[in-house]
Amino acid sequence: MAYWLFKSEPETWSWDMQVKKGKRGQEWDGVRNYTARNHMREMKTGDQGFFYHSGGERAVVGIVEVVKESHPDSTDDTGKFDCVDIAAVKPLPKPVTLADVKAEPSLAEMILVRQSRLSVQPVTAAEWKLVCKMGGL
DNA sequence: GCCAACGTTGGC
DNA sequence: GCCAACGTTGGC
Repeated sequence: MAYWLFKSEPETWSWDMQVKKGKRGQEWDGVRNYTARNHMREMKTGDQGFFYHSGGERAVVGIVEVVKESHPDSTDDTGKFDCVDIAAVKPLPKPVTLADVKAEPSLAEMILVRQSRLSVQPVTAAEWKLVCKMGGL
């Protein structure tokens, strides 16, 4: 099983909105970046991901799960972009902020830190475990 | 609100 | 196919 990180501006699509979609989930649509798209193409049903709020909040706030593998993005009329469906699993008892991640030396290689603009990114098993622990899971 | 990073577009 | 111009994202 692989781990990922999904980033969103809460004003556009927030964790609360994701939770309201329930177990059937929602298309992670609107991504118009090839690297992010390629990551989504690699995802398998059951893969886990972090849900990160960018903008003012800058924190990992919850855990999501891939419920539908890569398919054409219904909001893209060029046919170039695909997306997966994800569903909220559970919130982090204690959100892990970007500052927390940056303060942790063993998370210095996280793409979140090194390439802040990439909206869909892979997370290593070690990073996953540590961020979960920091978040109170 | 500013600016750096970086991805995309379009002219050549 | 290269590269300059431009637009967008996201941290500060």
